[in-house]
Amino acid sequence: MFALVDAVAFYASAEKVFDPSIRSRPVVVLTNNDGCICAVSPEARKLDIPKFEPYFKLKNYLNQHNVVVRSSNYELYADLSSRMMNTIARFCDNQHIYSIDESFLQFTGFKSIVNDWHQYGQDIRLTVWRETKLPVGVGFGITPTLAKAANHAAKKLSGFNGVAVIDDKLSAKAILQRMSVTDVWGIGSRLGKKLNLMHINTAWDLAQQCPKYMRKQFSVVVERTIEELNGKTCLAWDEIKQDKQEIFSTRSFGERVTNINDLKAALVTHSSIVSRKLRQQASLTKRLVIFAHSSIHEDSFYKRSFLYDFPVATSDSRVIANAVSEVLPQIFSANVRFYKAGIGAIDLISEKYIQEDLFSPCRDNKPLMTSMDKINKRFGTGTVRLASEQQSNRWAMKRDFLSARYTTRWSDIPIISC
DNA sequence: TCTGGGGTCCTAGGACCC
DNA sequence: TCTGGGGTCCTAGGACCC
Repeated sequence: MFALVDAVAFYASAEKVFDPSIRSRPVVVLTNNDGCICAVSPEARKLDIPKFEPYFKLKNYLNQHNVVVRSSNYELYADLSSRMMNTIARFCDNQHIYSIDESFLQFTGFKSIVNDWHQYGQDIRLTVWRETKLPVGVGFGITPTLAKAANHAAKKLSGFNGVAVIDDKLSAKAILQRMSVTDVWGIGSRLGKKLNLMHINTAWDLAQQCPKYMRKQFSVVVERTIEELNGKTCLAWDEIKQDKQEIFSTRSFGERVTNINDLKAALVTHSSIVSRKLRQQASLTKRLVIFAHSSIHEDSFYKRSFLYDFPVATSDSRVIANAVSEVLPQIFSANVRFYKAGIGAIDLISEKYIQEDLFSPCRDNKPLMTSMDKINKRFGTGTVRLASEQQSNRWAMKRDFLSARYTTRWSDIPIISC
């Protein structure tokens, strides 16, 4: 049995934790640079506020309806997320944190202990609420995709009260028939349109299709989804937990960048983020993509992207930063208002299988990088960093509606007065 | 008279998720 | 005044090789 536990409109709910005055009000949270709306509280959803629309287009509407608007407060969300995940972890010995607000649980050997999954789900919900003041939904299913579907039902369909269970064909049918095909994990709006043309409208319709045929028509992803909806596990646990095949760090700038040093500072910062993520999953990269571009909404769209191959695969921040510096002059162009830049590590291998180069000297930098990671983990990201990552506020993101870092800054700790 | 394979790598773009 | 997120994986199609 699998379970998926995730928060209701996580960012919006996180904003409410330390600000009870907005708990019953509609709240939306914006992406980086206050660009788009990325989280919509249930009260705001009732006002038909769509996700991922540009903020400036809805500004008036939000004002009219007295909606609370917040910038993304990642420091707060990351901390609340780890508290929430710790609480959830007590309910299962096998947890996989899938995203900032979602975790999969796999239950093996629980049958003798848990005889009522509905009750167990309610226990999880109540405990998480009591300890973190975050509302979560819990879906149980015999495959990860069915757990996802149950989770959708728990939160969006009437009559479930936050917990849904799919443990046989009957319960699967009851829920899948009430779900649109695009509510299925892995089926988005584009595929949805094509499927509708084939008269596949509900999740249950999709489950009735021949997996092999659908693979030919669409892709292996659709095939696996159909198998999963029928109770056949394709996304094995170790596959869900699998290492990433590529790792990116990209960001659009708070203000357009026109200076080569600002662009460099940004790209080197991205290289540090990517290197750290590589080390976290014990991977090395053989190849890097480095890119920067102007706004796609501008008439003369400028984009440069370069591949960089390393003779020996690496996860060393300095080696990756050097690659960035080397390519930078080819990417930069005067008179371009850069809007976004980033790097990606592609072609990853495990640290275990490093292939060394016969002709280049091998330096073991691991101890240095390990110490750096440890220091930054203990004293905060950026405590030790590369000199070329100089703090340049010019490209930092815009966050006009930022709430306090209630749990990660001494100065922001909430004060309760009687 | 007319015809013509199979593999690998690269890139851009599509599609999905939150 | 002007404004439009970030991350990952998959696939089609082109270029090239023998």
